[in-house]
Amino acid sequence: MDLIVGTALKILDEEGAEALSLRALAQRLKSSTATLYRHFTGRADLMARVVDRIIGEMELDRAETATTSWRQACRAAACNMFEVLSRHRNVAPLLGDHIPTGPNAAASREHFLALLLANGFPPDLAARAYALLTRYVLGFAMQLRPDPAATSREEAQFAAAAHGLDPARFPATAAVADSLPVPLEEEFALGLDLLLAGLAQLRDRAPDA
Amino acid sequence: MDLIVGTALKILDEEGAEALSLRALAQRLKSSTATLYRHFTGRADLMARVVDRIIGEMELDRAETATTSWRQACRAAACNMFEVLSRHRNVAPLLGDHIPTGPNAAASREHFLALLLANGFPPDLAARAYALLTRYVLGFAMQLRPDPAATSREEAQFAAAAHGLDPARFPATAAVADSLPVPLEEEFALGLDLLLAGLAQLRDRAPDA
DNA sequence: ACCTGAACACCGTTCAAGT
DNA sequence: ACCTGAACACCGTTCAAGT
Repeated sequence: MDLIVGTALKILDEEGAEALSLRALAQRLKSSTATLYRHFTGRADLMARVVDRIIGEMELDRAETATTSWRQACRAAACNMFEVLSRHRNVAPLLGDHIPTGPNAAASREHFLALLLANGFPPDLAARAYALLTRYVLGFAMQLRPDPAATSREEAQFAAAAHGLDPARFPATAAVADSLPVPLEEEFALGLDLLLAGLAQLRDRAPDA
Repeated sequence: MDLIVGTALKILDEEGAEALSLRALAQRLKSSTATLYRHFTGRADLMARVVDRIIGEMELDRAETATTSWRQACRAAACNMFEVLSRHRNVAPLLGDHIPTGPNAAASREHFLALLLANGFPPDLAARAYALLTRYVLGFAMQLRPDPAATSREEAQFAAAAHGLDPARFPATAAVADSLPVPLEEEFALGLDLLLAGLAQLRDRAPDA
């Protein structure tokens, strides 16, 4: 039932990953845990459906795909993936549990691969570029902390600790303390641009055209 | 106690993340759960110490650091990080829970930053390069499945599913089905090389020298 | 002073019993 | 046929009671 998946996602977003127990879910639905098992084989099955639901939130058909370069389209798609995962940061870690196999995952993959193939990537390089970019996005998204407020607090603590280090024992860290810690969202964009530039060169060197 | 952390790591490696309960740990140590709380404030504290333990396994002082280019040294360091996390793949996800603050984490960071600073990276770019590379490695390592055997099975199923897709509905996926799924370990190396090439260019364009 | 059995408030999952 | 309370075998954490 879509209502169950939606309610599970709401609990995940509003109260965090540890708040989503089958008991809490049943309670919100005014049902019982045993009844939930009539719709899903177990917790893992439910989680896989939540994952496909948020993959469905990713926008594939931005106008840019047709009107801009493949690089800008890839960049936009990757950033959009990252944004959706940021909105559901408690769900992102679940993406790593299994290769997504739901209908939305299949549609997303098809769209991305079609974009690459239409822009001169040979099949093998298209598959590798797709895998690299999606794994890059997911890897960064998984490192987003659940709670933005707690993140700021931890970053502030870390920055203070970096400045308080003994410069004799940690000269290099002390020298760059003003730049630590580097915000994850910024870093994501930098690495993405470097990867896209590298993939562009690989494509230009490839046999096809 | 180091013995407790070592035993926890052994359970993690041998039996998986879900097998590590404080009860199981106490049993292996022939103690009780309540006694464990005399050494750690709680589960989170224990996990943070396990994390710093495996950071300590990473080799920082390979001979290459002195004799080869910074790019090869960075590449070796990143690959070594990835290898250590692969050996302890049930621990890798824990690295994302908090910014590592243990002594081994501090030593590793210092070493990496010193390498970059010694090779002409301005402080701000050194911090960003360090953050990017460590996040890249951890992001990929977090996507390693716990059980290699289960991974192979899932990959085989996925490959079969990709070949069985309707080519009319999924033409692009069908066209690259022979190349799916791309092994994560291979993909890691490709992306790493692209990032290092990009960072080299950024450094050469930077004001310092 | 140090340790621990037992309790507390949870979990995912199952099933006999009710409607 | 469909649903569910209650049970089962677990968790992390705490604390009174023992040595």
